[in-house]
Amino acid sequence: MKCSESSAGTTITRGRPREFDPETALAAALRVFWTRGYENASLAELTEAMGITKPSLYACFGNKEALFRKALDLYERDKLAYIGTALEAPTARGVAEKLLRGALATHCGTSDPHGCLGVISSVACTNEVDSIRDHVVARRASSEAALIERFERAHAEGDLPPPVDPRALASCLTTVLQGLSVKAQGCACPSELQGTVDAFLSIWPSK
Amino acid sequence: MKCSESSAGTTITRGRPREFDPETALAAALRVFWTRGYENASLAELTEAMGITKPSLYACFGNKEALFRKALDLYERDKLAYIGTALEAPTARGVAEKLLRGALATHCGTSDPHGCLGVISSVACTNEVDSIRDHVVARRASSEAALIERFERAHAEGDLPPPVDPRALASCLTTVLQGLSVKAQGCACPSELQGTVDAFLSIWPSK
DNA sequence: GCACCTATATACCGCTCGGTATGAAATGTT
DNA sequence: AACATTTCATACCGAGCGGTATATAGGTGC
Repeated sequence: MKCSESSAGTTITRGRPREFDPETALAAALRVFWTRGYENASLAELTEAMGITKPSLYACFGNKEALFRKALDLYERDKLAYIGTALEAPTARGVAEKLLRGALATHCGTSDPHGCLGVISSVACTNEVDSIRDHVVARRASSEAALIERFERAHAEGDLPPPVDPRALASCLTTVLQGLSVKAQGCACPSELQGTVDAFLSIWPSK
Repeated sequence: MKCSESSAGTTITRGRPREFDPETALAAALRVFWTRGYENASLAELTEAMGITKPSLYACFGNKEALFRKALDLYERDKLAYIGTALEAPTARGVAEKLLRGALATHCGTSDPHGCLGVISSVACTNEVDSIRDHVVARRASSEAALIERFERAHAEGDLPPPVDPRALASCLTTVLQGLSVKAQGCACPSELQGTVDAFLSIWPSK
């Protein structure tokens, strides 16, 4: 019944038991969406990667869009956890540095696909009416809002030089983060992006 | 006769004359690719926007991929002309400013689609073997190489503070430019991006 | 007028897409 | 053993994709 439990307790099982683990299947689906984008990820690719058939996918996850949203949840929970901890850094500079280093590790690593799932999905989904795109853009906006709030606090605490608009500075940082995603997806050279991040941090306003 | 002449002289015409202007048709195709990306732009959309039929398209432009490459040529010639002039600015800061302002005008304007065609195409084309993606990424690399060269010259001229690596600084700038493309495509608020660009220029190293 | 050449319009091709109908297999319940 | 319930495997659906075959229309050269 709709993907059922992932939490501890074993649910009452009636009828033929499921032969796959929804969590690992979802993780496999995430990888496909991450490498191919929402629209380019076909059901054939997804089901093959997940090791299940189409009817199983639909019975467990609803449809392609619902599957994507669940994969996006998993992505934010597992892969973007560094954002939450970065925002807790004591200084604005520390926040920026943790965000940049975290993005580098997450989007340029060796084990996961390159680039940011959110950027890939929002840029690639260009349908006139596209709830996927709106969904992703909305999540990004709320994430940026948290960063703005953090920088406004830093501004109030005298942690940022007064002439700088904290809102614009936050936007500047997220712009770099999204640009890094584009670059990570294009060239597979993490060392170069390391230098890029270092350069950006070297011009970042301190105190 | 493969799209034939666009230059002045009227070519020798034998057989039924073409009923459309290849240049304006190509401009229409460019708009479609720009708003939808290469893969999402269907032949139905393209032919409707161009005002021609599929056989006419294939006779004049070859196929979808060839059409895209010609549209990309037109794009770089008409829409990215600001890059060439920006590189001629007397200072590194001037180069950066002209690139950022030019990108803002081009990718956030009211008359053209938002975002950068190159970014949209490279991010959205995720096929295992994708010559479109490689093509776009290669063009971007050559463009970035020119910027690096320009900044190395600026560095030699003492136009950049010595501790900064001109290569990394160039990469930093192009990262922001690509990030701006992502943002321009997502939110339709040029005023906010204006502030973003201002913020970036305010932290840009001077002398 | 006629042959020749090229662009047009229409209909079609094989293929893949997201999604589903159907029947068999595997469990718990009685 | 018989049934209810749920999952699995296969085959299938209509629609849209990029691309093309065919026949007709519209010109020039003779």
